[in-house]
Amino acid sequence: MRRSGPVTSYDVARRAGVSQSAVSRTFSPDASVSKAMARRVREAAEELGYRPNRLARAMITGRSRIVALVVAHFENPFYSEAFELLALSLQAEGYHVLTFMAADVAASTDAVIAELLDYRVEGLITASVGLSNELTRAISQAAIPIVMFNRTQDHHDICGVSSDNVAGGRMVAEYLLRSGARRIGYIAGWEGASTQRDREAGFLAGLAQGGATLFAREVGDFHHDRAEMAARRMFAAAPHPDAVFVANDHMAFAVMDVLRHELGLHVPSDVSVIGYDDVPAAAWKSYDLTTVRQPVRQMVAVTVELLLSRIDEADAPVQRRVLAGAIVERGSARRPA
Amino acid sequence: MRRSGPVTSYDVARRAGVSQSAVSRTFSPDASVSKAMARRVREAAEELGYRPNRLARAMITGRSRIVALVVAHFENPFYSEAFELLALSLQAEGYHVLTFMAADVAASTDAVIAELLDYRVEGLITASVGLSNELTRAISQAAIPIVMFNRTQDHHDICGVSSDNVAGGRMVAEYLLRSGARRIGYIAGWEGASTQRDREAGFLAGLAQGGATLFAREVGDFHHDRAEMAARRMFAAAPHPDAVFVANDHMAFAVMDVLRHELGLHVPSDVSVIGYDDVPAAAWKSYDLTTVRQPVRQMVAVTVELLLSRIDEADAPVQRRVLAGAIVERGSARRPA
DNA sequence: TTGAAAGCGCTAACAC
DNA sequence: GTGTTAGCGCTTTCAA
Repeated sequence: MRRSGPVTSYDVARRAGVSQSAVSRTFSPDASVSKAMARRVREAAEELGYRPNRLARAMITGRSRIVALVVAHFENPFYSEAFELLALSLQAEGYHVLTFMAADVAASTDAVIAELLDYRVEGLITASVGLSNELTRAISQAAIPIVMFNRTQDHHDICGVSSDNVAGGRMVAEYLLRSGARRIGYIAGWEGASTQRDREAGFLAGLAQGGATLFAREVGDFHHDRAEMAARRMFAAAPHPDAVFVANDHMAFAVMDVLRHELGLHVPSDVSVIGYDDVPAAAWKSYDLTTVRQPVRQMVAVTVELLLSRIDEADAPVQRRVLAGAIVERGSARRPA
Repeated sequence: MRRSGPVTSYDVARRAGVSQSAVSRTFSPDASVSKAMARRVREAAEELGYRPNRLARAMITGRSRIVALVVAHFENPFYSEAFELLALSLQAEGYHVLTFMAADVAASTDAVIAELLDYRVEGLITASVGLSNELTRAISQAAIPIVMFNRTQDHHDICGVSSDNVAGGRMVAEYLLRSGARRIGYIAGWEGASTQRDREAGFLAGLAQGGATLFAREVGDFHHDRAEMAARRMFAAAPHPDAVFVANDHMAFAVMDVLRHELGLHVPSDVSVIGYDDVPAAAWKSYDLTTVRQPVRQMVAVTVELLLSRIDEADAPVQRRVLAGAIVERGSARRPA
């Protein structure tokens, strides 16, 4: 029905009997065209089914309206929710998300970032992955705005948004102590992650401050199956812990299942369990998990705000924003008197 | 440390003392350059930190190496897993995924698709959204390859990949009947979805074939909270169903929680529950959900295969591939003798 | 306000 | 095998 090949601004121009630049102006947000001209052009465009080519536009303006998102995986629903929210807000601002999956290892992240620069993305968000130092340099040299979501890095020239994991860990320690826990265990996430380190550091500090020490520790790598194994190891010997802080909700579910369904223990009467994130499933009655809420929506909003401000003006200040979290009391942990 | 602005092939050419086209050839997979030339160019490129601009390349070749993915949301982990797998396999093939979030309503999908065409994506995958007829036309007119993931459409000129939802529904009916269920309920998903319609159709056919009829039906819209409400309504009056087929796992969890924790019923002794999808959480001991497995990995593989084949040759056949699912027997439903 | 002309960074003929 | 040239579809001076 239509000649083959995409419709160009020239086709529209010819049909409308105007110059090609008139067409361009009509579709450029802030260019001046008379009302009459705009109408003629839009009509012709409509008839031909014309839409401006964003790639061509990007070549001129240097603005691709593409933001890259590097993420390791969606096993943890905290990240799939964040992703959805991120994509949605960016879309509302006229950007779109180009996704790059990276394994946990820094090497693969490096390769992925190199690729992503080829697309001339305007900004970069990383979630659940760390950046090598080399990469950090490469990126800041490429002068592409970047913000790390839910991670922090020693490099102070990179924006980051997270919740206060140290404070969160400390709150859990205090909560557990006040509830009368005596033998307290910790199931760690992947030790390369700043979230893991911060949560543990805060937790240990909180215990110390309360005059307590850690009774047991295992590593679950933020992974369901490994968390199960960690729980089995931790509860193999008697006496077992009477409370466990698990570095995120996703692992906490695995731990609870082991305690209840393999070991026949009761939560929270035998063992208190506290998680981190407050993913939707934490509120489900089967788990009813006491946890530390990360303010995802806020974190996403700040991430987008930071990224866009740095895209708009290259010398916008590098910020690391740390938002407050809070304990959500539910039924998986004994409550303080 | 470097002059501002991105490094172009001209910069590399100048530094290497060769022509710009030599640079282009060096970075084009199947172009002929002497070994010596390639080395010189690569060295210069390395020193300058040059990488070819994919946008510029796309303008010439018409190949952006971008595939658009339209998705409504990730509430259901089946989709976040599929997304991850899709992004991963596409990435392995040299493509990347540009994400477009669409609400369930067709109108918003339409707007989103218009936008996505502007990026000159090479292909389009839709997941968990339906397409209006207008849109379907617009897309096939734009001649952009599209495949619908986990959805089917009446239009026979669009590729689709799904599992056999009709057969799946039928299997559940037979399973329940053989297990001795007498009062069988169904909690439906969003009624605009082909998955919902097919599962229900198969289920009803299976019941009919076994000489049974539906005892109760409610709608949960594939949504956690609405599934809870559906379950409450369904079990408000006595006698209540002794078995429920829930249109997907995500809702089945909500239903089980209501049955056990609000109504004090036992699963499966009081009520058998069967879901659909076999998401990872279905295997968790708290739910231990009997369900119909959708072969996600296979579905993804076929989706990518279909899409790429249509990208490579415009007249590759339009296919609708329906993969087999299978019941995964776990503990949430009474087992047939 | 409008049109003509010059590129954005690259690939793809085309000569050499 | 290598360099030269002409665009890809658009935005953006620059004149008119």
